[in-house]
Amino acid sequence: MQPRRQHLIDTAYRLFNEHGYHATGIDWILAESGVSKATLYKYFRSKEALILAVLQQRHRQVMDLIRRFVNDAQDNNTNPTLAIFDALDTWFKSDGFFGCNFINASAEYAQCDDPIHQFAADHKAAIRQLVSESLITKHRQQLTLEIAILIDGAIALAHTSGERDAALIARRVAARILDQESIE
Amino acid sequence: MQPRRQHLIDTAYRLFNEHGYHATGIDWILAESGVSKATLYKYFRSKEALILAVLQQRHRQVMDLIRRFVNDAQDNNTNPTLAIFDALDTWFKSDGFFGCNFINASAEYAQCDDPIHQFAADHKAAIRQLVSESLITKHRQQLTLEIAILIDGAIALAHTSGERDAALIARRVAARILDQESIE
DNA sequence: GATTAAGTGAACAGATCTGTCTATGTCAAA
DNA sequence: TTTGACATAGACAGATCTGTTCACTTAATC
Repeated sequence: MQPRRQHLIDTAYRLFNEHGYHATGIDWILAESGVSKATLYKYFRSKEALILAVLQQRHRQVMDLIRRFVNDAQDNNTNPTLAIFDALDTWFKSDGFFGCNFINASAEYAQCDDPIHQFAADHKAAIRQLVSESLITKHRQQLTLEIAILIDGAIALAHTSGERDAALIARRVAARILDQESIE
Repeated sequence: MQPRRQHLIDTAYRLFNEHGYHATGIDWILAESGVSKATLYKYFRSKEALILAVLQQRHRQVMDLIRRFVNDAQDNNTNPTLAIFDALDTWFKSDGFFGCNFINASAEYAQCDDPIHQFAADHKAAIRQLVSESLITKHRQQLTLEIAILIDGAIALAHTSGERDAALIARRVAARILDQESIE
């Protein structure tokens, strides 16, 4: 539909991941994508708007991936909450893994009233909502936060220390606390 | 000894936390600290050198804080590994909490060969070493990674979502997995 | 063939960034 | 009082950044 707009988002996504948001200049994105500057500013009001578009696309991708794993687990009568960690495992072992875009964006745009920071916080809340819906137990509120900690911790360990099996390690912990919960 | 050098580090630390590393310009640090530009470049060869000095100071502070809690626990015959989460709790509830400086720095200086990224990775490895030493159980290697996930996850949840009790939530999970381990 | 929409390339403005340098001021010790 | 170390203010260079503008080209459609 808008091949250049999409191409800009994809190129920006890659460069933002590899070099950060501030360090990646507009001219760099243009050179890499082969699109002219006028075209970029036709589709995006500003660099911030481009960043938000990148994060929006990424948000949809992450939500779709997790939802797919959760739904498959529910169909197959396996634990849907643990399936979230299988989704993470798939993500960590894919080529384009550079940590969580939203945590990274929060770091660079640290002011809470910044639209980028706000969007990252909204994304994390949406993830927790998915976690909460996957839980088939009491103490949902408490368990949701515990699972959220395991998710973000696995991402951090995989990213900063290159521990590719971080999702499986976190999954094991999750399995234990879910087990304990169901016994009580 | 070098009050201006220290003042520069403290000012830069605060501004880097509040606005990120790229977004904080040298001139801003100078205006805020009241130090002249020539003095800054006398003590630090470049902005990168200033950033590394800030991270170095922060590394020492974090290590000292955790070590103090671990040692106190060992003296009082309480669990030293769980004491790490008490240290986190103190940190999260202090005024100057803006997430993990090292994770944030890794995000902005994403290239693995970047000295800043390297330093952040070394810091995380040192933390894991502290965790490993605190463990009084078998399966140390496996448990170390699980605890590391809980630590980084708690930091992320506290930072991005403002969940101030994140350390206590993570502590509860840690207590359960340590308990299970000692029973087996 | 003419019209229209979309894209290119390049110059440009204006701001900001890091880092250098000079001229000046201050203060303590010799 | 002189000297020297240390600090400041600020101009400056050179690069880079975002965003605007304009003349030209290409391609598809009527």
